[in-house]
Amino acid sequence: MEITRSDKIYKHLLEAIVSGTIAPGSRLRETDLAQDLDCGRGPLREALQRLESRKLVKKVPHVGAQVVSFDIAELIEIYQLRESLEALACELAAQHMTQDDMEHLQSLLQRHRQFLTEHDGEAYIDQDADLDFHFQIIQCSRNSWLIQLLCDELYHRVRMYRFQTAQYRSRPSKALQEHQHILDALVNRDGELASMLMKRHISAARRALESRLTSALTGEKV
Amino acid sequence: MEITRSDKIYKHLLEAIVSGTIAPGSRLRETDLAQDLDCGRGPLREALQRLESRKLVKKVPHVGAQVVSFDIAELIEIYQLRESLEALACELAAQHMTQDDMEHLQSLLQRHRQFLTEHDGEAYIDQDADLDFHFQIIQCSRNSWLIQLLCDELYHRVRMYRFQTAQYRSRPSKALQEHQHILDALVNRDGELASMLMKRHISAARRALESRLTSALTGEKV
DNA sequence: ATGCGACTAATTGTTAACAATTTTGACTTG
DNA sequence: CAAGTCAAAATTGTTAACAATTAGTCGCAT
Repeated sequence: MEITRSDKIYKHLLEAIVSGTIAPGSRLRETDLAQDLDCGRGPLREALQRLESRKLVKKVPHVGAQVVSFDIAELIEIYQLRESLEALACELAAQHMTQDDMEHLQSLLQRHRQFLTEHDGEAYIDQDADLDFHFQIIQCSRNSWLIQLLCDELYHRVRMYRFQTAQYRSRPSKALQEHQHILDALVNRDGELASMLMKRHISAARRALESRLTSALTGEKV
Repeated sequence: MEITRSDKIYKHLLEAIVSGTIAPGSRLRETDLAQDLDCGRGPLREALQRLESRKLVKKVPHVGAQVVSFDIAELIEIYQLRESLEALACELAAQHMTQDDMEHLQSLLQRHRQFLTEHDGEAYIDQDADLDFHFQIIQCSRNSWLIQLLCDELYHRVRMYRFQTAQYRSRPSKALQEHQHILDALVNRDGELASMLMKRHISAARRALESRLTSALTGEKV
């Protein structure tokens, strides 16, 4: 249960924006929204400000707020950050991980493996699974700033992109393999290796985005 | 000139908190503060929320807001992030830097060098100089998320720490040397080297903090 | 004396009215 | 007919009153 009205509205709008229920580029008029959500403009403004700090909404003083429109170039910037930060997360996780953490991650991958063999080809769920795995490792870093940054500020933006482009990884089994290798390294407390593998794992996704960007620029059909 | 009242208050409180004019741990009562700053509680609450998102203020629903109190363990977390992120900034800067950027940085270091020979020992200004250098390189990365993260979210927290501990680097000439080496690598567009040097540069500061933390834990006099 | 509970005061959360600013559109003018 | 200007409408920024929640205090029973 949510404590404040502002909190409730924030979560509602967050989901609506990330999932695309509210289209990118939409203008958000305070009066209208407040009526729809059945609240005053005060809590709504606070929610909008929080969304702005997550870069899901852009506000211009005296003009208004609108949902950000999507931009692959910016997503590449985010992936550059993820490369560095999740590599760091791996190094720290290798140091701080408990036995419980390891077992939890192992069973997570086991479930993913099972799902893949049962529903061969259905990649949709796999995207959430992918994020779950990254999420858990980040938690193991025990660095609260790192955790907040990746899981709270960058995360939603990545999810938004996935909803909008419906761009799901072509070969989920490949990703699962890479995840398993990363976890193996972590279990051996080999932070250096885990970090390198994670960097490559994300780097591959980033390069895929970059090729999409250049082919878009040359007008080629994706 | 500021556009909105909320903006003005935010900047005012930001400086007051970072500089220590408002002591760490202080409770921030909305009614009192609003009267002092001659404004209503609405804009004040928006300013407090922005400060909270920068982790300079902690809010608890229905209880209130207070200035964060300082914690070396958390600062070490921030330095871990800086190590990764500023290394990344160097790699990107090596790619995107213009001739103008290089000249600007060279003249910046030239001024620092001159200041050091003229005011041998005065380390105070050098701290700002240090941050200036890092700041400029980050700008050259051309990654807007990276820039905002380092220059807007982490930066103030680092400044706050410096004000509060009055902990200035023992040998500014050493730092200047390291800065020059980083810049040399960047001028040669050797991103790998620049990145490594930057990582070491920050890592040294982080380790100094860590030894301070352990000696504090063992009750040793610093 | 101490622990529990209701009551009061203080403080934050919320709303609705008011002020300031921007945008829109009609009207004028070259 | 196009461009510029001014007024009105729409929208955001701000304030002040009201509601809800929490913290502190006093009294009471054990």
